[in-house]
Amino acid sequence: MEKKQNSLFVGTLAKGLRLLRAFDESHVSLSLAELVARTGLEKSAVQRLAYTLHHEGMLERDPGTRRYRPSHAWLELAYAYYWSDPLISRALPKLIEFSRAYGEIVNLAQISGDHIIYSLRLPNQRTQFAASIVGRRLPALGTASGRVMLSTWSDAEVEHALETWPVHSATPKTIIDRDVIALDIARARQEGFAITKAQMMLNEISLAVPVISIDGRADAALQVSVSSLTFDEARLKEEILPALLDTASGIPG
Amino acid sequence: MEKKQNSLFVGTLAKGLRLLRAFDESHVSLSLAELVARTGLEKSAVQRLAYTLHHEGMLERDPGTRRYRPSHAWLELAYAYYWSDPLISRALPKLIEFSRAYGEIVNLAQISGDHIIYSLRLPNQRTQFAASIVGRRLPALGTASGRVMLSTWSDAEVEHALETWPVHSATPKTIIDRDVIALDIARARQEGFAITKAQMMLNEISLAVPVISIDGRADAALQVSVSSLTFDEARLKEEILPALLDTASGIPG
DNA sequence: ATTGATGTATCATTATTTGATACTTATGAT
DNA sequence: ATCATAAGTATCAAATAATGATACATCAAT
Repeated sequence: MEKKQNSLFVGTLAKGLRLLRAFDESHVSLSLAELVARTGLEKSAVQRLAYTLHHEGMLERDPGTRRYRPSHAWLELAYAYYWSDPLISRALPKLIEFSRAYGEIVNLAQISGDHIIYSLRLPNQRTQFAASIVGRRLPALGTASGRVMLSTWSDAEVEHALETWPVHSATPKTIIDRDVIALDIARARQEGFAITKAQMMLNEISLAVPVISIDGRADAALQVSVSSLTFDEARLKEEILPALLDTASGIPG
Repeated sequence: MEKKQNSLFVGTLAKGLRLLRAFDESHVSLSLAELVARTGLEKSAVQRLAYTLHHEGMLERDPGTRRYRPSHAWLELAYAYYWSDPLISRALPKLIEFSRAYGEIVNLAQISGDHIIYSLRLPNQRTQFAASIVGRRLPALGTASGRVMLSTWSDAEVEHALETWPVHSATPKTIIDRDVIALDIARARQEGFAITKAQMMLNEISLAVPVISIDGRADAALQVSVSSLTFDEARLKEEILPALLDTASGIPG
């Protein structure tokens, strides 16, 4: 175990958090044994930590199968997050407005290390599940949002990102060539927006514009995703782009 | 400290969770001293636990003010929750459909102990912030959703709830008389829906219908909230109720 | 510049976590 | 049904890792 650190590090707490993090979209419930496997902790430790998390209301437990699941407390934490992030309350009304006017999926994405995370998502009827719920993380370089944000950063930062950030394959068409990504970021810097096609999903076109803060830098972006079956790039630029830029600049700095 | 329990209880982890829970809508960021005050833990303990939570990415920290804030990880947890709760994926498409058809706020509420928690919320333009974001908890007895759910439960359970569950005052008009609540639940049992006025907010009418599972019992409800300035009860029943019942029964059991 | 409050660092003490083991209960194959 | 194996539960001695007191540093306000 990587104990070390200075003496302020409380290993027991860190281990408990690993249990929470063991749950994701493909691990919606976990047995004790599975928790052991996924966390790499001792069986006894998992037993105690899971017991404690359950006792404290952080894990639900099926009495029949004895499997653990996330509890409602996980939503409460999200509630607290929303209040704590000032961008959320500034952006939400604008997103709602946009959503109702254009009927297309709009997201607020924020940079989170080398990933983006969707912190607000307004779906439409055709939206499938994964694109409807917040908290999803994607490699920043693979998304239009990540790229527009980068386009507002310094050359050094962009270079560093291009060299070190992950590029994950999700669809057959995913561009894994970092030179191509570099060009796309450069173009976004010129044009003020970024478009990706079928990067994370087939038949998907995503358009992103930066949410620029007072210092000219963007750590957030607005992204609209449409189906390539109903939209082509030209129509997207013509019909959606101006409104999206407008919405983004309407978010109080 | 309340050590208690058998030897499986890991106090350190429980203490760490108390730091997370210290954040809410009126405590969006906390200093070390405030964390000490809110958790009741020792300064040294808070120092170590906060350090660890920060180190593990569960708390953000402002380098200038040294205050702690919830991190993006809190949204990731919500993402995991959404996948883990089968009701969410079944209900979401129906809610989206309803929202776009009627343009009014729709919520999915679930029972969570003696509170309800909103697990899905589709806002409209006039929605204010608190009503737009998921994870909000309210005393079940004070809400239309809580009451319709109870109306599908056994007499014993309803009685127990009426005796022991909290009734919190939020607006001047809040009904704190448990007998009145009992009558409302009884009527909901007859009619299959519940309506509350200005229970949690002024000028608000809420209509809730149960989401009934195979065994006839509801642990969830759909709730529409409208402004009493634009809707009266009659119009709500006439225009919205049938569609809402339809939507609820359309959620796959 | 002084003061009080907040945050940081250190360390001896021991309470708490640890992890091995044994026991019990489920699961599934024959 | 029966047995075999895995999964979950319970217990406890050992010592690691959390504790909390204290001292130091830094900040904010007057």
